[in-house]
Amino acid sequence: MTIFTLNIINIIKSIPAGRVMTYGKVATLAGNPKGARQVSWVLKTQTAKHHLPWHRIIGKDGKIKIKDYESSFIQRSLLEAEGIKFDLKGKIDLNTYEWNDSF
DNA sequence: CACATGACGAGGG
DNA sequence: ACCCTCGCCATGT
Repeated sequence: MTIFTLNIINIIKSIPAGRVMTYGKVATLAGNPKGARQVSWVLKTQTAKHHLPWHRIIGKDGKIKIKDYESSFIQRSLLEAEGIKFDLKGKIDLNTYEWNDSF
């Protein structure tokens, strides 16, 4: 576990309900603007152990990035349950929901 | 050390 | 807006 990875975990934990953050944003705040892929790795392998709000991480384009149909459906459901709206393209407005006030 | 993995992202056609 | 290529990073084998 590197400091970078630990930062990613803590940042994800800091995102409040009803707000989201992109992979790249998390990576940047964690110390490496180019480490977006590591964020996806953390979500995939560390969620269970650290109780991470995994559903609050989305792509830079405002869309859900999970390939697995079931999982992506669950993510959308969880976000909608927190009050987030999706447009007909399955995209959400980052200017409205992205969390920036941390760190 | 070489190679594969993953829920990325920017750039170009 | 969609598709493909390439660069990037920590891990696992």
